[in-house]
Amino acid sequence: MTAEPVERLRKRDSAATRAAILQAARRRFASEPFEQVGVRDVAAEAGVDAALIARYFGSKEDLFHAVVNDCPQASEAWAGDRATFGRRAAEKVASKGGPDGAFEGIFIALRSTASPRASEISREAMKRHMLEPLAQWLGGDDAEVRARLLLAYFMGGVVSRAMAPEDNATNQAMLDRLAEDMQRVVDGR
Amino acid sequence: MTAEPVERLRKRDSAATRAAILQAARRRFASEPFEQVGVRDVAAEAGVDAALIARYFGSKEDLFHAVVNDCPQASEAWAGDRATFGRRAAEKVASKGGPDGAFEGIFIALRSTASPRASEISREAMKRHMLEPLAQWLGGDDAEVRARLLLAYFMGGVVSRAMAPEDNATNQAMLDRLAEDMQRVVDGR
DNA sequence: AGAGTTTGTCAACAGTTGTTGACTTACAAA
DNA sequence: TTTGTAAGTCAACAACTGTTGACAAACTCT
Repeated sequence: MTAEPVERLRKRDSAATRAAILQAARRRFASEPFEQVGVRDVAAEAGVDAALIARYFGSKEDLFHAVVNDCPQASEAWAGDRATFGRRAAEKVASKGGPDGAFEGIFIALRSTASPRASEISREAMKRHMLEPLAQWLGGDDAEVRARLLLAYFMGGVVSRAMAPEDNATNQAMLDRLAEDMQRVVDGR
Repeated sequence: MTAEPVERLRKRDSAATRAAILQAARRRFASEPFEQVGVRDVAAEAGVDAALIARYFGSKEDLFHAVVNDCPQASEAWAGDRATFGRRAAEKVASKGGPDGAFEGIFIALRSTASPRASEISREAMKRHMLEPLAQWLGGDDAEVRARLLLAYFMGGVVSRAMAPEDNATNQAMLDRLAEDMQRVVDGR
């Protein structure tokens, strides 16, 4: 058998490759800690050579920076009816934050807390793209405090979910109370 | 200078070295994800050769198992006045869970969520040594749900703290509300 | 068509990882 | 003192990490 030349999935397109890397990296960083994500894994998931990551983004740290600062519609995560925010957020927790993007930044921030370098980067992005818009959406005097609290409860729910993955009545009951408490924070009660 | 034979800190004492390894590993696993903790780091912190870890505990995974299942007084963490539980827990969150041991298990569970192998191990230990005793301490019908919720809020607070390490008024206000909500869960309101 | 630039490929680097096995030292029983 | 075993040391292993630079292929302009 002669070595047939590999037919490329994507035609030569730097923008598309860059985007593919970015998307794959986003998924990886959302499900594993920063240091645990290998550039080869990201490259494989993007269908791309590992060296291209260095070419397009510089270092792995720079890639992480690009990922957390590329959130097209992060502020749309909590958009919608104020009265149903608690329930909607709890459902996001229940679904373990599927592939739909806006809440993905929260998972990335959650995973990167252990790494000094990554948490420094994601902290600022989190502040700019999540906390501040959320606080503005909430409104009121202690909006900043309530935004922090909402995120804390959300992340706590996510971690608790990850630690008890079964779908039983206890889990559902906890999510209901979580929704209730988050709604109270939104309402400013 | 002649190479003076290294004078050992500890006399030959397998029990003591085992304990030293266990303690060092506990600290490491509480501050870094499972895969990120190196056996050489643990050994260095314990003042011990890395090969001894393999000898005494088998694999790194076995060491982790030994760590999370060796919690002498885990259930004393929430012992004390029921009426002040919320405030005491919030103070633990504020102090970023210092070296005092009982809450350390929570940090370990928090860090290990990303690793499939480690989270499986810590999940069961968490259940046996934290959730169930806490639920029993709480009492009442939905004790299990409230225990899960308390742990979720606690961990959420810890993560939120890690993401905004400054000690400012916003932080304190958030911890106050956290204490308030946790106390409500304890009181069963 | 030819030159020049962009895009992708490949192999190698130095460093780290968990784990193993052979080795020397220290201690206790005889 | 000799002997047997427990405790500790050391070097090496294969596999993996992020990053680099040389190279080949494909596209764009003249």
